[in-house]
Amino acid sequence: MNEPHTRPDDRRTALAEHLRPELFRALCDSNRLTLVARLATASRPLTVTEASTCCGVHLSGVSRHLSMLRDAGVLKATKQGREVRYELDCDALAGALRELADALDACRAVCCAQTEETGT
Amino acid sequence: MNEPHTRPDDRRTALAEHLRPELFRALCDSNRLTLVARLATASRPLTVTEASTCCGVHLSGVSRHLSMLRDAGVLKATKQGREVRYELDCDALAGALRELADALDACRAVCCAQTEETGT
DNA sequence: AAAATACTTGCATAGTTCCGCAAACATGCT
DNA sequence: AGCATGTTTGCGGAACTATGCAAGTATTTT
Repeated sequence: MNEPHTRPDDRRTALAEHLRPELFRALCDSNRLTLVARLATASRPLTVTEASTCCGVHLSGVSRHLSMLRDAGVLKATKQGREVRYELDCDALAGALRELADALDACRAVCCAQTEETGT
Repeated sequence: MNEPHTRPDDRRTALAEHLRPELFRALCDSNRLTLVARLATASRPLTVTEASTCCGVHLSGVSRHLSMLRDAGVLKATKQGREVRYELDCDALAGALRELADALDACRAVCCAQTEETGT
């Protein structure tokens, strides 16, 4: 059931795959979080102009925020004519968060199973 | 089974409680993530000096990084004599991540259940 | 008490981020 | 083609962040 042969370095590498800085970078700004919350509770994809009404930031700034969130995999964008509709990529985001939580728990499980680690 | 009476604003407020900027702020720096990975794979709490060996940052910077992660609820600190031992607060971090994932899914579930939302 | 050890904090600096504005770009309409 | 609409991008400035160094605090050792 457990895998006592994984070394600390291996586990750290496995965890590091889930600790993507650009995901947290995208989510570390409160205006971007407001946009995420807005899109999460919208019943359909929103245009940049629509999304921009939820935070007191100039449209150009909102455009930058949204594309940053898209690049981080948080949002999906679809171009329809001259509009761009953004929606939350719920599977990707919730999935990434759960995978990270699982990876953290897995580290603990292994750490508790084995006795000690020699210093780095 | 479902709760069709929750309004978008309410759901957004509920989600916003889990979208804590300071958590993501703490996790958005790659050196801090390296420290988190190091602590996650350690079999016991590490001192500031021990932790500082995993990233090429001056001890004083590591001290600041660790206390920032502690303030965000990612790490737990215990003072033992003149040493401070930091360990990952796995329950808190993994729990926060899963709660956020659940809150995101809950938004989607409600959004899909009801037909449309009037513009903000 | 003095010295050593572990950590924290003040300060200056270099780099980064966020922002609004204006211009550019892309698409649709007449 | 010309104009309107929606979005993106270049630019400069203000604010913020990470960092190393040096000085400071707290605790243990001698």
